[in-house]
Amino acid sequence: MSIYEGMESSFAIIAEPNRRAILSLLAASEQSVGEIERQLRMPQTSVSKHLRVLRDAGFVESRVEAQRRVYRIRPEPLMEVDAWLAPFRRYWATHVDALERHLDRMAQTPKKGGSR
Amino acid sequence: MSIYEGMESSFAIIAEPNRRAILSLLAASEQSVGEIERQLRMPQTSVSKHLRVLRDAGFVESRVEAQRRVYRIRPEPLMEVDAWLAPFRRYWATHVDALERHLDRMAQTPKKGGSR
DNA sequence: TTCATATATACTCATCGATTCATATGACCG
DNA sequence: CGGTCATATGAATCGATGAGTATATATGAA
Repeated sequence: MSIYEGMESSFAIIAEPNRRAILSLLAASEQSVGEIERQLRMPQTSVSKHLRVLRDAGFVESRVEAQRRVYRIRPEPLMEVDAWLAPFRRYWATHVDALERHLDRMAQTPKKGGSR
Repeated sequence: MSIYEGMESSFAIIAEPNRRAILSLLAASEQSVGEIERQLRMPQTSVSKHLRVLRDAGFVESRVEAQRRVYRIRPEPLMEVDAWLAPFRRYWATHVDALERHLDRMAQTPKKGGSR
């Protein structure tokens, strides 16, 4: 195990649903820990821990305001994800509405499918 | 424990580096299992299992060609990821070159950083 | 100073998923 | 048919991590 351990990829960070929820909240506007806690109905300790991960990975930064810490988005890691997607975009450049159909299907399909 | 368990999100699927590597390979052109195995220098059993996960999640589909199975990209799940990114794009619509600087820095930074 | 609020961290536990090893299936080839 | 190539699957292992509980730190208020 290298000393550089814990260098999580941006993809691993956003694999966690609660972290994506936090990021989506912050996408709208900056929020304090307590505000996130209430809006997502998530234990404070959990919010703090996820924010810590997000901060270490550069997804957010915080500002101290009295006892509150206000968190806001930092764009770079998500830009990295966006950049990774580039080579695949040609696949849906053509049929634009395939996503809607996909999301509808995903809404409730059991699992374990065959290839085709 | 819901019966629907194991329904991995697209984000969890691409959190795995080897799976991203496989997808990137397939983005260029369809490939057989053996071709992936050789190009990525990855054990066959590992390739097969990742492909299984990718297939179940709808990222790829396979075609049988004699003893080979040729895999190719299916775009829908990645479109979903792309769609999730939409609300964040306004953050980098402005400063376009921030990503390059970020990637350069990421190239070798230890870890555990403070907020700012 | 004492109390309340806001946030962070340490520790433990349980779960989950990637890898490895062994084996199974199926197609082609002599 | 027997053998070998290509791929898939099952079981055991092992490390990572998310959640919960308890507690620590810091700010503000009375």
